[in-house]
This record gives sequence, structure tokens and C-alpha cells, in this order.
Amino acid sequence: MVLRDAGRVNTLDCGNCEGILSKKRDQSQDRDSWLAEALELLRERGVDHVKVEPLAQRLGVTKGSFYWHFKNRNDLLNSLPEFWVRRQTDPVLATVAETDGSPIEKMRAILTFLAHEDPDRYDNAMRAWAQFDEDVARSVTEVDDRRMATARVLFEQAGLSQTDAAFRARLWYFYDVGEHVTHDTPTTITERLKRAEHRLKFLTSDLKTDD
Amino acid sequence: MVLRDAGRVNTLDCGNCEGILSKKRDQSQDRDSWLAEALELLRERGVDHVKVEPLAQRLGVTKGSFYWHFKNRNDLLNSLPEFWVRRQTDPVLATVAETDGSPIEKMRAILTFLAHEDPDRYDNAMRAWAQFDEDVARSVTEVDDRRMATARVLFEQAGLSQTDAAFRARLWYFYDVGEHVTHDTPTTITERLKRAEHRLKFLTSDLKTDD
DNA sequence: GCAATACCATACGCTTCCGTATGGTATTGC
DNA sequence: GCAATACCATACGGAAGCGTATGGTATTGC
Repeated sequence: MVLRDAGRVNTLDCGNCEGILSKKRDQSQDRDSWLAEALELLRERGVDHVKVEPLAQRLGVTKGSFYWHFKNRNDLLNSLPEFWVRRQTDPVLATVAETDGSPIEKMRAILTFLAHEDPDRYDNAMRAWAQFDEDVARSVTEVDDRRMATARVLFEQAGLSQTDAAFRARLWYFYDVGEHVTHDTPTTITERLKRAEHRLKFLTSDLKTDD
Repeated sequence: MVLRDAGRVNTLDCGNCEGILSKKRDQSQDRDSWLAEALELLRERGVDHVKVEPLAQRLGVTKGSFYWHFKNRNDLLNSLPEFWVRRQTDPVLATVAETDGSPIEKMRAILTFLAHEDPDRYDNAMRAWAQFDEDVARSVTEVDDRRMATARVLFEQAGLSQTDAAFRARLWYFYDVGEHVTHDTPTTITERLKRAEHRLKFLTSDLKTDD
């Protein structure tokens, strides 16, 4: 049983301060700085090492600050997945929306975008966490589903049946997951682009390339 | 810096007891019971929750026992990856060695074997751990490499060039990793077999099926 | 049968962390 | 300019866990 605490803590003392926008921005900014550092610690050492006192030390403050912005440690941890989703904002999906052309061209756009990204994202840390937390697992699964659905739609638009598209989307997406989770990602961009082109060709060689 | 402690701890007090086989077996058996329970806890809650006092409680003893069999907590953690490899003994590789016939038939043997396995193995927990520990990462990478090499050899035997075989082996293996890590594994065996057949067909349809 | 040894229980000091209580300072609305 | 409030520091009690010291029992070699 996990209680999802409200965002701000001392809203009772705060009075009607939520009416002023600048104040709210500044506060959420401070809350975000805690969350950002927590996400960093999560990536480096895992959930069980994001503790409030070490966090405070990294931020150069004491935990008196923490318990102002958060109800307790669980409040921080519960806010972390949402923060993760918000921070990455899935620019990949935006890339698809912005790209014109055939489904295959859109796939190529995705792959080139990913090839230029830093392979050391927070995804692995989130997956490691999700392994032992149902709620986090839900958040990660949502992201997985959204990404995979994108690929599935593109394969359907390329002429595959629903079941075939679903299968090939899994093959498409799991390749990404596998590469990251096994740390089998090429270090150079050109090498990553090469692999991407190979993957694209293999997964789409039997599909129509017109329109 | 991680010190790999020796297996037994009180070897000094033990004298020349390692000469008697039955004794040694019994002792390593008790050590193994700690390791097995630790592996179970690792799967359920992650590394940072395999602590000696909770472990002792689960085993119905006190930590006085633990510090007899292990030098300290790190000694236990350092022994865990090796224990993991030893416990699974890669029966998959054994399956390949025992199966006669064409490479494709061997691949089918692997897939049917995996389809009958419990999908909830310890691999995910080990990967989650490896995310934050270099030594553990090495152990997992070794296993990954061995499995992938098996697939690569089979694809080469089926007529692919080295680079093509390497790529298709990644596609083959990462599918497994992705399915497990995203928990996208069918619950029924028949459904898993269905997916396996689909995968096999897609990955080998252009290869020669003779010899 | 009796010492040596394997194995486990109990008790203690130490550290790290949580959460709260309380007080201090700086800014801000009015 | 002065309260109210936002924000942070300090100090404390308590829990959990590590590792050690030490003593108890049961088995085993001889």
C-alpha cells in the first residue's frame, strides 16, 4: 500500500500563496532540484541509496530543507517516476510527429535521433527500480507501451497486418531495450548509425516503400 | 575496490579439516543455504535488502551463524554471482550440445526449452544489481556473451557471414532480454511456443534448411 | 570418554538514517 | 516597517543493521 502524497506539504501554512504564479514556480523549482538530484543518485546507485541525508549533503543543505518540500522520503520516491517522464518528455514521439514522409522514413528518423542521444539515460535505473516496485513498474510499462505502439502503428501503415505489425514492433523495440540493458551500445555515433541502418533494412526490406 | 574474500572463514581454527570430504560438503551446503536464501531475497527486493539479520530471521537462525560461514556481508555478496551461474549451470547450452540436426533445429530446441521454463528467473534481479556494480556487471556480461555466441555460431553454420550472423544473434538474443525485462512474456506455454515459432520463422526464413 | 572443533545464541557498541521539534533568517505583502 | 511566511539549520529520539566478543551445545576424531 503506497500513499500518494500531495505535491506541496505545508499547504495549510501556505495560505492562498498558490494564487501567485512566480512563487509557485520558484517553489516547484526547488522541489525539482531535489527530484533532479534524486534521479541522479538513482541512476548512480539505485533507489535504496536515494536517502534524504546524503541527498541534502549533495545539495549543500540540511534535511531541514527536505522536510519542508516533502512530507517524507516516500513522498520523494512517489514523485520520482512522474518527474522522470516529465523530464524526458518523450522527444522521440515528438520526432515522429514532426517528420513527414513514409513510415519507413519516420522509422529512420527515430533511429537517427536515438543514435545521437546519450546512451546512458535513466531508463536502466528506472527498470532496475521497477523490478521491485509495482507502481514504478506501471510507469515504466506505460512508457514502453507508448513507444511500442508508435512502432506498431508505423508497421501497420507500412502494410503489415495487426498481428504481424505487433510482432515486428516487439522485435523493433526489444532490440533497443536489449542493447541498453546489456550495455551493448556502440560508443561512436557513426557506429550506432550503421547498426541502425542495418536494423532498419532488415526489419523493413519486405515492405512497400512507396507513398 | 572489492576484496574477494576466501571461501571459508575460520580456516585457521579449522586446521586440516579440508582433507575430509564429507565435512567439507556439509559446510559448503550450509553456506549454500545462505546463498540460496540470499538469491531469493535478491530476486524479491534487490541487493540492498539482502542484509544479514533479516536473512538470519528467514532462515530461523541468528547472525551468529552467518559470521561463522562468511567473513562479512561483502563476502556473501561477492559469492552470489558465482552461485547464480552455478545454480543455473546454463542448461540451455547443454540443450544445444545434446540436440542433433540442422542449426535451425537447434534453435528450435532452444526456444522450446525456454518456453517451458519459468519466466520469473533470477536474471532480472541480477541485471538490476549489475546496473550498480561493476563486478556483477562482468558476471552478467559473461553469461550474455556466452548465450549470444551460441546463437551467432548457429547463424554462421546456417550460412550467414560473420557480421550478418553477429547482427542476427543480437536480434535473436535481445528479443529474449527485452521480453523478460519488460515483463512482456506470455503466461501460457502454448502462447510462448507460438511466439517462438513466429520468431524462428522470421529470423531464419531466408536461410538454407538442408543438412 | 574426552578434548578439539563445528556451529549457533546472546549481548554489546557503533554507525547511518528517519522523522520531529524548534529556532533562526530573509523576503514579501500590505 | 512590520508581521506573516518561505526556507533552512540544529538537535534529539528511535530504529535498523553491521561486526565483535563471548559463551553454549553437539559432534567427531582418536
